[in-house]
Amino acid sequence: MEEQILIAAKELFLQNGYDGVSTTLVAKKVGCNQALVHYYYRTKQNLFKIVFLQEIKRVTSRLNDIPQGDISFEDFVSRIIDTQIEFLQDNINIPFLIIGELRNNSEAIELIQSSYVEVFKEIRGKVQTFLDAKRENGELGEVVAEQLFLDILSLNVFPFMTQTFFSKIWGMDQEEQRLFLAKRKEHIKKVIIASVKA
Amino acid sequence: MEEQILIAAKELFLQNGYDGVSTTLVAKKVGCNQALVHYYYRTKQNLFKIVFLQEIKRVTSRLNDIPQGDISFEDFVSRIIDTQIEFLQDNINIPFLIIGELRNNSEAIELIQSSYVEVFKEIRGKVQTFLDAKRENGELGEVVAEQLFLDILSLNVFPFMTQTFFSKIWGMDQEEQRLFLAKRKEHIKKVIIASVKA
DNA sequence: GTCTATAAAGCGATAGAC
DNA sequence: GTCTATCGCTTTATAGAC
Repeated sequence: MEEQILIAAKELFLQNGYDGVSTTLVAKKVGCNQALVHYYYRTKQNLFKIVFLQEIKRVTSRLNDIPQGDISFEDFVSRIIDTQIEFLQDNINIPFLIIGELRNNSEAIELIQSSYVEVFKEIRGKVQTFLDAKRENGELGEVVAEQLFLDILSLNVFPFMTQTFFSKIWGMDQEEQRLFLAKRKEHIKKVIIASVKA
Repeated sequence: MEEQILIAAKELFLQNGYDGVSTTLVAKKVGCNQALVHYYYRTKQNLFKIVFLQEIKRVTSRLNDIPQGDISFEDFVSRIIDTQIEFLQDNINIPFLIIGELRNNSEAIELIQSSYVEVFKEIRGKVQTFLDAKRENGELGEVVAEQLFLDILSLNVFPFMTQTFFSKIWGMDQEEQRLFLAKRKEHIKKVIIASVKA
């Protein structure tokens, strides 16, 4: 039960955000009574916190999957984008969950910071190391790691979050949408690679 | 009063989303009683709908501000980005409002579609016309209007929504953050312009 | 047009039976 | 460990006084 509650809560919070979920709803989804949710997780806030941190962990560990060693910049970028897109396809609701909390839940930011600053520093460090090496042997000019990281993340995440909207607005059917996103992945790689050569 | 209620509601919905605001809270902010909110706007849903559509209108009319005529691609991109960034600086909460509803409020999408499809078609049309002209006189190769539009929007909006987070994670103070965003604007222009030359 | 009062429902959380 | 029952509070919405 304890775990089933967590699973149900995860699904509901991902779909509807903190304010959009009640402990009653969680209980209903599990098929138990509402008191049990509080028995295992004490408060709604606490339950959310657990779900939130677990999801953040999944995100950071994936983001931290930065290729290393002596590969071309093209491969470097390509692999990062592939990894992120694959993750997004399976977890489209995670960005909504995180960004939804970034709006007005400053505690959430503190929470991520206290638990995952090191991972983010590690990520930046890996990117920086790679760029430095490429710069030293003259393959690359000056590239700011943070800007590159944000470019990739923006181009990957934002279109995923808005895909339902734009495909509707632009009148794409399911198949056209699939094709557009497939093309988009290659497009993003092209954009990023071109940007560092300028 | 009628208008004061709308103003308060706007502020609150922008800050906290639909689920995070009660009509009681709106009344409290205005300084009237809760019944008055319902007297003027009948239901919370209806009040939200009005706020939402007004904000969407502001967004679309700004997005539709696409430079036309015989200017360089560099100027074209530069002006669009300047316009969007300026808007974002004054309205950082709007993307949260919209994207928050894209998550699970399919009615919101229908609403935008039914009222603003034409504007979005117009936007795409303007971009397309510009690209076609540039292509005909050989200044530009093949550029897909939707991809370009999404690139610009992604690179502009996503970093704004996550700026609090990343500046905290990367340990930037207020001044460093300001500088980073200023540099970022020029960076985005560079990225977009480089991408079409590749 | 603005108020008080209140209905009906839902919420988070706890106590206590089994 | 799981349940019922219940407290105290908030929510949306309406009725009716002024």
